[in-house]
Amino acid sequence: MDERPLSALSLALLGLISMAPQSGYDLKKVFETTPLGHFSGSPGAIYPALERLEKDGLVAGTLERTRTLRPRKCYALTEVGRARLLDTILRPITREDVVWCLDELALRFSFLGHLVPKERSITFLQSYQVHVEAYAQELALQIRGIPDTGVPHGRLALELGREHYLAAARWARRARLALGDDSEREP
Amino acid sequence: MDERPLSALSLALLGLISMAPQSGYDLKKVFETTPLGHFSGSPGAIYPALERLEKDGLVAGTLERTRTLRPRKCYALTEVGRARLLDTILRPITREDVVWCLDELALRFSFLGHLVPKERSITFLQSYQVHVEAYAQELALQIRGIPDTGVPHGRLALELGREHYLAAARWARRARLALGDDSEREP
DNA sequence: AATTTCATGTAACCAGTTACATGATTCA
DNA sequence: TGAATCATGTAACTGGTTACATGAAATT
Repeated sequence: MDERPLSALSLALLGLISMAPQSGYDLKKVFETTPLGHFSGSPGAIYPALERLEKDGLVAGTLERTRTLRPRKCYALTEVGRARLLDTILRPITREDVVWCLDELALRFSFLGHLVPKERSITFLQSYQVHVEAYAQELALQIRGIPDTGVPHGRLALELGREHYLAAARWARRARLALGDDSEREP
Repeated sequence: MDERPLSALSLALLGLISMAPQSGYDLKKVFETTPLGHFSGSPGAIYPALERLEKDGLVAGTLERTRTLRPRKCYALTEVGRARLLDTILRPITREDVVWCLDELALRFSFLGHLVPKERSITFLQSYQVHVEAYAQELALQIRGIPDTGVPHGRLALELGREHYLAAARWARRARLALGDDSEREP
């Protein structure tokens, strides 16, 4: 019902659940042992987030081991949840995504694989590459505009940002090839 | 008095004020027009943050244009503030910094220039490079450990992360050279 | 005269954080 | 027997978010 946007953590939870139904504890372990933990995995974040997802109908929890004191609650994706997940992941990439939530784009990509056919992943990467290159260009202009005082640190920091985006663009090209994209190898 | 750690926003504010005393509005404009805005700059964040900094004695605000309805409050760094800023920026780089707050490290670097002599910036970059390379190596091991299912997206996402850190390492080497570091050009 | 800019802030909200609590089960 | 692990959660707090409000001064 509620159309509040998914936080990065909620998106990660939803994506993981879409791969296999699991409990909060299972999810917590994933966050603790993989770089997905970048989107944080304290119990005080995960359990409330799961409750929100359930309240919004994106996820359905079924109790196992009832009648014990510590039953396990296994969450599975609902149809609404799957639709919402796809919608969030496949939503057109914007400049804002690239500037503010680059890592969320990586998160979105990593769940694409088992949700949509390969061609769709490739178009995602194409769009990703275009936007990332465009922003690198923006940064290049900003860098050029900095006057040359004796202290280069500010400019250097900006250059680090630019390198970051350039690396992302190179990665996107390679990832496209890895997925079998054979359109124009030298764009 | 209070030794709560500085948030990224507070650090950015403190750093900017260390470059020149300025008002909340001035600071807001900087966030709006430069990539520093990455650390967010809504008035609802800046003004309370400035109040906290003042309450903690890191910054001192002096009212200008009193007797008008909208006086301007110009913040300057105190001695305590300068000490705290240096302490925060020069604190040894840890693996946690690299994993969780890589962009804060860039922020710290960008303020180094006008606070410490060049040699200190170079040792900062050396440490940065070492830690960043180490984590890239960690990621490489994780990547190697992923079994080859038919869906390469997860592995590719990890590789993006690794590329990110490798780019940071390359940048650090170049930045060192730009600052005149002539120790071992091929580490 | 109307709009933009200067300049500061508040209020309601939200999603995180740390730290703690509970207690069964499995393993050394 | 004692420790680690399974498994779920709560409570107090924090630092952000958006959106709104105010009103003078400068610009068009």
